[in-house]
Amino acid sequence: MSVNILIVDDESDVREMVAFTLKRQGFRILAAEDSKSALEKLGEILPDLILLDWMLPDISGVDLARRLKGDERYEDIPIIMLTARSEEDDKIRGLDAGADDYITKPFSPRELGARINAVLRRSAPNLGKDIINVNGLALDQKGHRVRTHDAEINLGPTEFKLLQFLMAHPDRVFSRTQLLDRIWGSNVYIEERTVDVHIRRLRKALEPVEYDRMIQTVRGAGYRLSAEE
Amino acid sequence: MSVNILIVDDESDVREMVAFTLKRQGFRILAAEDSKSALEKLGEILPDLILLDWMLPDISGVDLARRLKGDERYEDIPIIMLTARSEEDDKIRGLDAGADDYITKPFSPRELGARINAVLRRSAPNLGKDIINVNGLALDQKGHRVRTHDAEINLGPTEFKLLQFLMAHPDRVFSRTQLLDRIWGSNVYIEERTVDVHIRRLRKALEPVEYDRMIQTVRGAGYRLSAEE
DNA sequence: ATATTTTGTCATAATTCTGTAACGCAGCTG
DNA sequence: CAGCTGCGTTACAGAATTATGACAAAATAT
Repeated sequence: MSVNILIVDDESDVREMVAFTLKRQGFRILAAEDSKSALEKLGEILPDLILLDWMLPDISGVDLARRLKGDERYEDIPIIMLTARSEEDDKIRGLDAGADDYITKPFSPRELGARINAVLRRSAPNLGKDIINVNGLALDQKGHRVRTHDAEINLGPTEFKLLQFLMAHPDRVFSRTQLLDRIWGSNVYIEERTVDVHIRRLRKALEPVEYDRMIQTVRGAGYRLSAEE
Repeated sequence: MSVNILIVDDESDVREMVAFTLKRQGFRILAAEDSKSALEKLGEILPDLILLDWMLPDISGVDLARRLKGDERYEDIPIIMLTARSEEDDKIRGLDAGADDYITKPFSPRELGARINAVLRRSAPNLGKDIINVNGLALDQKGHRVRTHDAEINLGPTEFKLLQFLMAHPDRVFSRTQLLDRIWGSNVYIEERTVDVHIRRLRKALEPVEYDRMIQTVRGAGYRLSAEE
């Protein structure tokens, strides 16, 4: 599965360098030059991770981070702060604002890649696995199969992709828009409520084995697959 | 029966040594001296495994690995990295890039063989065997015969290769494109729907012995041979 | 050279899947 | 409690995808 990363930095040099480096490592890159356009981008596409410059022309990176972490729709997206200075104090404030990690400029491509992978491993532990297992429900990505220990579950293409996505990111809430972007594709125009219907179909398929309770509705925010009961 | 291995290394000594060793162990060897020619080779033939040197003159082995693992066409080919140093850090980066295993130079022929077999066992458990047996259906790769315990099944050449491939990779879904690439050859232009027809012919041939149910359709994804019922 | 198989494509039938709309209930707000 | 918004459900017709049988060309065998 391709990993989307949003880089927010006002210096185009930095943006380009990072984009070049990360593209070569197989990531898909989105870029924004300030907080305002970052928020716009977030409205369209949901990235898997955000690289956020400490200093930005409009809203500071720290404030943006705090704001994102306070928004139910974005709170689960990991953030790595980019900072020019390496003061202890900054680090603390950054992590305080909700950043998951931080890295001081200048940094090497290798270090950046390593940090990103480390953070991703924490936030989407199932992304690369062949078989995702959440609480007894096993999804075989290569075999395109879903089963519990004693029953096989039949899903249509969309329901499979939906469950696959949710299981790859357990315990995270996704809005209908985000699900449409990530599962249907970003340039498709489809009614938001259609997601409800597919959620319904997925739940129905999981009902016989009582796993439908894992698919939870978060009113006003979207849906989530819960790892525990 | 014959397992193809691609060795990518810029030192001809290493290439020759590895080729010699592995040929004697019954593998068929392809060689490339840099990433560019490796990609060219991959355009012609899809090997069953790739041995990749860490350091290459053009694109580094790590980057090539990442690139291959990001390409749907090659992502399933297991990669073993060859590295001169044995630093822990390298190992991590290698596995991070998608390598399935790694081995440090210099290595013994025996160790190389063992690693290759271990990796192949995971990705294609039946590949090397003379007779593949899945759930009572036996396919003799050398004798080009297929039989159940009490009946022999007659297949045309294409159906045989199709069944052979599917039985070598049980419980995995393959898209029509993948099947065309790996059974018909990489640079043949054939209608995708043609695969359906051959699947149909294969099923028909397996019907009398009730083994047609093993060949399953996965809507929107491709076909799969299921090991269990 | 002739008979027999095998192959790739089509056209058509048979299935399965999808996105919407519509209706009703649940939860929150004031 | 009334009103509003969000969500769950169902039904359905149109789309997509797959199954199947027929056929002519190509390849093999006799």
